Amino acid sequence: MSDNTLSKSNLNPNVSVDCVIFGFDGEKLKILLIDREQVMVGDDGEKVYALPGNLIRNDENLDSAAHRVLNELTGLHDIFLEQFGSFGDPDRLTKKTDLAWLKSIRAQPDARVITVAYYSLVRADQLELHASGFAKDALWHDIDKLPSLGFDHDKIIDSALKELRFKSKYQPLGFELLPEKFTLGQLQKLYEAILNTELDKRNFRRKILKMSFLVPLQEKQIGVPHKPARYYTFDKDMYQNYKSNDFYFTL
Amino acid sequence: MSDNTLSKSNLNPNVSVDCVIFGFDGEKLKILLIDREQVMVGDDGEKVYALPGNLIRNDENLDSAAHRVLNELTGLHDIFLEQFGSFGDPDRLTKKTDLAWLKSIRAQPDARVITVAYYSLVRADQLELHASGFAKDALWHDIDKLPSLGFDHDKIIDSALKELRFKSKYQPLGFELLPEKFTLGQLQKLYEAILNTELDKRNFRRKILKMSFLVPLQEKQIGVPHKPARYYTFDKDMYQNYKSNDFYFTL
DNA sequence: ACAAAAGTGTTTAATTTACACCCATGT
DNA sequence: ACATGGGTGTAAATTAAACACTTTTGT
Repeated sequence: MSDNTLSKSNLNPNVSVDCVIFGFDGEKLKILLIDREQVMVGDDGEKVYALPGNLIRNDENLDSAAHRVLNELTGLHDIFLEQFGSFGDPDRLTKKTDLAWLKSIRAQPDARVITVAYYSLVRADQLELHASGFAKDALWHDIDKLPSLGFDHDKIIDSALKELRFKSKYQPLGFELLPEKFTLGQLQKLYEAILNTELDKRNFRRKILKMSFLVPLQEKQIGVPHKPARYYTFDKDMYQNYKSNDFYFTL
Repeated sequence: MSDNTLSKSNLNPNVSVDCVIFGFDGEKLKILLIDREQVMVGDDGEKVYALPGNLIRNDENLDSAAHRVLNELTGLHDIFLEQFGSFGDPDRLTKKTDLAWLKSIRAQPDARVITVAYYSLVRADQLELHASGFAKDALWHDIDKLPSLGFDHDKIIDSALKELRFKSKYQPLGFELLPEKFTLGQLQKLYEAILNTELDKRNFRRKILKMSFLVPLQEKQIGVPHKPARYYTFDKDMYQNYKSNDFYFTL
């Protein structure tokens, strides 16, 4: 904060991070995109959005850079971020509109930049977003109707989605990412949104509850116009244990 | 080749690639390491090895860089390489012996370098190695008795090994990587070496043969002092098909 | 009373596991 | 003849899949 101007010179011109933040609102899977400072309009006149991302600093590691950049652009903090790939085609920053924008914000707008990509999954409806930096706005977009995207961000999102689907089938993903307490119905909806399929309620419950890190709470939903569901939470220690062992599961 | 001197100036000072080449000799899992030009000796007097890796060029993408660098240092070519992670701690190049070595080969030895890591799995006993560039030698090392390593290469190898084990359980990995024809016994030994376990022969065969991309050849082993095994090959098209569908398998 | 999601078991099919002997070849 | 790894089947246990009704609450 205090060395904000100083830090500018400390940016590495060749390495950036980009964050694919998946959001779940209880129903659908979304992605967090930023709207950049100047009006970015593509060849076809459409607005062009981007993933939150920026150059790394020379004195921070990649994970820290991802957290910092995400926070600077969207206000999100303290979320789980996982690196899933790096993208470095020499021409990934060469779209006309992207170049024009880079000229307005970067010391070396023509530099070759490779980007290290991270993803996360959060509650889209419970986190406050505060766009700042060069982000004019930070908004959730439906995953099945994404707008035009700058750079190679469509490719990065494709890749993140593949990773999310793959991991969610073979690891109990989505637990670092859930609110502290949740119902099994919410959990099932989450998996259905990720995998884009419907799951059998009874089979889902049986399988998911076999994982010993899911612990039932006494607390139940209140004020819902149907039988109130029990809340669950998950035991981080048990979960770590589970993760370190080999296992897979099928939903 | 012809623009070798010219290309030097074209190197990006901040981004490198490193290759973790797993080798299988029919028995054990190995890793390919290079021995660098000057004698590299750690604090304890031990020789210090490194993964084949170097800076990328500004005009090539990351995959090409990995193939090029691997070829320049070890002579390997036309192998399957998969990106599995990027490593970028600010202090990853700050060991004394590493710094000394970097000063002898790099224009900007103190530059922050993040590295994009790739892995592969090849036949350790059938490929010719030709060390060149700053590699004095390129040698296979047993995976369970690795020597001292420069930089953060021990961390990179750990990570690669985890990835290899994970992927090999959930995807039919190790097929791009095998010789054109192989016996099921060899395939089983490969999986046993990767997973570091013993597998039941009959169960292994049943499961692996259910994968339609494994095709039996008429050809059999000759000159072996036991019943000659049938050779198999794998159908790349079927395999792609298989990979694009969701699936997992347990050995 | 009704709408809406929670919660709960059983049967059948498919998959996984454990396990032992004969075969073809070179020496 | 013997040593070596190749090749094969089956029974029992486990896991996955399909499927429908009762419960609790708010309106």
